[in-house]
Amino acid sequence: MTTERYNAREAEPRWQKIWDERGIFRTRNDDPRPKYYVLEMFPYPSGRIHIGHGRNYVMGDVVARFKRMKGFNVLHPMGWDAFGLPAENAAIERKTHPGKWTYENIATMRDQLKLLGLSLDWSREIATCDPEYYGEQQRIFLEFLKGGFVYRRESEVNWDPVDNTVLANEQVIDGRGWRSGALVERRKLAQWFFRITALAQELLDGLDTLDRWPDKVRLMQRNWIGRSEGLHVRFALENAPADLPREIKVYTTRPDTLFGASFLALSPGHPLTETLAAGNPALAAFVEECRRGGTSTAEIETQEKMGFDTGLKVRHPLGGPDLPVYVANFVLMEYGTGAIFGCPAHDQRDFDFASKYGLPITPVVLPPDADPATFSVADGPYEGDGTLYNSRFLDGLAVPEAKEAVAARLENDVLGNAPVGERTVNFRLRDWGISRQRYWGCPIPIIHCDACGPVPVPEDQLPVRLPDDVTFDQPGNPLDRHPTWKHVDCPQCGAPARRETDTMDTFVDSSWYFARFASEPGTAPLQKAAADKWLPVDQYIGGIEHAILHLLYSRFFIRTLKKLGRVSVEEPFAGLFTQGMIVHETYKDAEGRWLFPEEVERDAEGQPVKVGTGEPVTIGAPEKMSKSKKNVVPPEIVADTYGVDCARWFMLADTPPERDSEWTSAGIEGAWRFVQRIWRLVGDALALAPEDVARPADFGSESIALRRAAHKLAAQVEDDVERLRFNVAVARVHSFANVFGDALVAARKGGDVPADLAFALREAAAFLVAVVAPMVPHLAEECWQVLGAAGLAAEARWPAVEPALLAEDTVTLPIQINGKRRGEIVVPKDAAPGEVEKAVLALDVVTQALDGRAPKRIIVVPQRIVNVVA
RNA sequence: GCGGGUGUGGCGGAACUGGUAGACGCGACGGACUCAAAAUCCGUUUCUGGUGACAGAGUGUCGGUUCGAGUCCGACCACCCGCACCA
Repeated sequence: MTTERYNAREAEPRWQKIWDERGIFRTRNDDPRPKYYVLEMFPYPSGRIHIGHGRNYVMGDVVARFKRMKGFNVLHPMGWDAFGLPAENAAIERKTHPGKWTYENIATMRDQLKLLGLSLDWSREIATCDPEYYGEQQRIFLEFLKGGFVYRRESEVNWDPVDNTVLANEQVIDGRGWRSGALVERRKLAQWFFRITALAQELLDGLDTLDRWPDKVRLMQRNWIGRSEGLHVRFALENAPADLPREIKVYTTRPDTLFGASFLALSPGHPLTETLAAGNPALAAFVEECRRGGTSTAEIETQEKMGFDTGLKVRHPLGGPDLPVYVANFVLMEYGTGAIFGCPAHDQRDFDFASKYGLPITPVVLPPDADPATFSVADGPYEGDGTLYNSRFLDGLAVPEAKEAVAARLENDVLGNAPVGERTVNFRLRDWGISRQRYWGCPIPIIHCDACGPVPVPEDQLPVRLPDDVTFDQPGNPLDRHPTWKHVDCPQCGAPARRETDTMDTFVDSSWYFARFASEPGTAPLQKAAADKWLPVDQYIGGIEHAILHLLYSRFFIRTLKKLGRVSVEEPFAGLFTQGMIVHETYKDAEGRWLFPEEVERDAEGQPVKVGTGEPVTIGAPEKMSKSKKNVVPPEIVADTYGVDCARWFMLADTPPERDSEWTSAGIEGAWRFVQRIWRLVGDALALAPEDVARPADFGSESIALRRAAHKLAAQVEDDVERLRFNVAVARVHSFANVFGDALVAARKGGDVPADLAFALREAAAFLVAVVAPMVPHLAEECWQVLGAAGLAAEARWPAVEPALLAEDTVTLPIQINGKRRGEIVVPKDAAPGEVEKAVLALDVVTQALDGRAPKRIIVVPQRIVNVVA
C-alpha cells in the first residue's frame, strides 16, 4: 500500500486559512445552543512565546473543539494582560515607549499563537492597556468606591532612596533595590485599598461550592483567608500616666490558657508603642531596630525574639497576678489587635521570649495521661489538647470547655462601660492594596483637592487616559513629573487640584477580563446580559502559581460586581484546572555558558557536543523552559520540522496534564510517527473500501469486532476529555490504531472486501478521525477531506455511539486460587454465580489444586473475578 | 515548624467505587522488506531461576484489615509544593 506522506507544513497553514475565512470559531451571543465557556489564563505579552507556553492553550483548545463537536455554543477567547512593570523596564533599557513595546510583542505573540491552530475567537481579543478596557475599569473602581468597597489609608512601601522610587516586592533583593543596590527603606504613603476582608467569610464559604476546582487550590485559599475564632480581651493598665489609654486589647484563640499568662506584648507598630516611644528614646531606638529587621523570609525565620520592657503593668482579668507589658519584635501589627498576652508554657514563641527574659513559665494544660506531679514544660511548650490545671475555676475542664468558660465569664465582666471579653472571628486575609507608583497601568480616576479631598473623576470625563508623551530618563513615576497631566481643576469646587498619579495593580486588570470577553466586539465592555449569558467560565485553565492571588481577587471582584448589580453570578470560574509546566534539559559548554538545544548534537560515541566546534557539553536536569537558561524550543521550529499537530499530540500524550512534562526529541518524533500512522490507516482503509457503503443489516464477526472497538473508543475518549485526562485519551487512540491496523491487514489478506466489512472499515476511519480532531485538528481536516465527509472536521459532530456495541455478551473471568491467578474462564455476561461456580470447579487447575478436597470457600464476584479458597 | 501532595519496569506512565499490576508510548534487542539506508511492518522486553512449559518474588519501607491490597488503616523513609512568628 503506498500512500503519500502527510505534509503538515503544507496542510496546516492551508486549513488555518480556511477556518479563518469561514469564521467558524467566531462566537455569537444569540446562538441558541447551550453555552460553554473555555478560557486559558491570558498571557503577559513579554516578547516571544516558546513551546512551553503552549501547553495550556492546547489543552483548552482540545476542550473547546470537543465541546463544539458535542453541540455546544463555545466561547474560547484570547487577550493580553498588557499592563505591567516589564514594559517600563524595556522602555528604560531600549529608549522606547511601553505602549509601543507592548503592542509589538502582542503582534509577535498573536502570530505565534495562531501558528498553534487554536480555535480562538480572535474578534473578541482585548488588551488591558486599551483605554476602552481600562476606562471601564475606572468606572468599576468608582462604583466600588461608592459602594464602600474602596478606601484610602496610609501604608508602607519599599522606597529606594537612590532611584527615588517605589519598589515592588520582587524588586527588593536581599533588602536592596535591584537596580541601585541601595538599602531599601520603609515609607508610608496614602494608598487605595479594596476591602476584600469584608468578603472574607463569603469567599471562604464560596469555596465549598467550587466542586470542580482542585482540592489543593481550595485548601490554599482557605489557609490564605485564615479564619480563626477567638476572643478580644481588654486588659486594664495599672500604673499608666494620665495621657495614656486605660487599657490594652489583645486577640487570643487560647483564652483557656489565661492563667498561664506571664506578660503582654505590643507590636512595634502599635499606637501605644508609638506614644510611649515619643517620650522614651531607648524605646524609640528599639522600635527602629525592629523596623530595620529584614523583610526576607530567611531573615524572619532566623530572627531572634527581642523585647523591651515598658515598665507598664496590666491587671489580670481573672484575678491572677499583674503582668508586665513589653514591646516585642515578633508581634505583628497587621494581625488581630497588634497586641498579645504571652503564655510561655503553651506557645513556642512565648516560650522563647519568656526564656530569654526570665519570665515565669506556668503550665496550665495537662496532656492526656500525664501526671500533674511530674509534667514539665522545661524542654519546650505543650501546644496540644488536654485538661486544665493551675487555673482555679477552670481546673478539670477540657481545653474547648475552658475556652467557652472564659469567654462566657469575660463577656459578663465589665471594664469601664464595656465587657472585658468579646467573641471574635479573625482572618489572616488583608485588604488588597492596589496603588502602584507606576506609569504603565490603569490610572486611578481620582482628583485630589486641598479643600474637597479626594474627588472621583466625573463619569463624562472617563476614561482618564495615560499621557503618551512621557520619558523614562529619570527615576520615579513619569505621571508625577509630567508637566501638565496631573494639573486639573477640582470637579466639585473648581479650585486647582491634582490628579492621582498612582495606577492600579495589574491584578485588577485580570480580575474581570473574562467578563469582558462575554460581550460582543464593539459593544460596551461589561454588559450584564452578556456576562450573565456566559459566566461562570465553565473550564478555566492556567498555572498553579495563580492559585491564590489572581483567583481570589477575581472571586472578590465578581462577588462585588454582583452586589453592585453589574452581574448575576457569584463565582467567576465553575471549573478550574491547573496544568503542569513543560520542562527541558539544560546545556552548558565547557566555559559554563548556556546553550540552546539546537546548538547541541551527539558525536560518534553518543556524547553531547557543541554543533560545529565539537567541544563537550554538560547536560543539566530538566527545568522549566526559560529564556535565561536557553532551554527553550520556539514553536516555529517545531511547526517547520514536524508540524504543530505533532507538538499538540506530544503535549497531550504520556504525562498527566497536571504534572510537569519533559520536552524531548524522542517524544516529538514519536508523535510525528503516530500522526503519519493515522494518515496511513485512513488511506489504507479507503484503498480497501473506496466507495461509500450503505449500512448493511448484518455484520460478520470481524466487522462487529472492529465496530465494537471504534464505538468503545469514541465513548472512552469522550469520558477522558470530559475529565481532562488527555494522556489516557491518547493511549486509547494508540490502542485503537493497533486494532484497526490488524483489521486492515486481515481484510487485505481476505481478498474481496464484503459490504459489511467495507462499512466497518470506513466507519472506523471516520471515528478515528473525529476522535482525534480536537487534538490534531489540521490532520483531521486532511483526513476528513479524503474520506469525502461533508463540511469541515472542525464543524463535525462527535461520533454517535451505538450502545448495543458497547455491551459485551460474554466476559472473561480470572480464576484465583488462594488469591493467586491460576487461569481464566469465559462465561455469559449474565451467568448466575451458581453456574459460574460449577464451571470453575470443573476446571483442571482447580481440581488439581483441590486434589479431591472440597474448597473452603468460593467467592464469585459477577463480571469481575472468582477466588477459590482451598 | 504547620498544611498538602507524590512514590508502580531502563524512562513517561495505565489500573473505574478493594478484584488478572505494568495498558499505551519511549528506549533497547531480534527479525522482515531493501543492493544499501531511511521509512514501515512483525516479535521480545518487571525481576530471579529454568532451553522450555513453568515456578517464585514484585507497586518507597515495616506492620495490619480482607477470600483478595498499587488501591483501605497505622508507623516510618524520600522527594515535591504551599504557608510561615497569624497569637
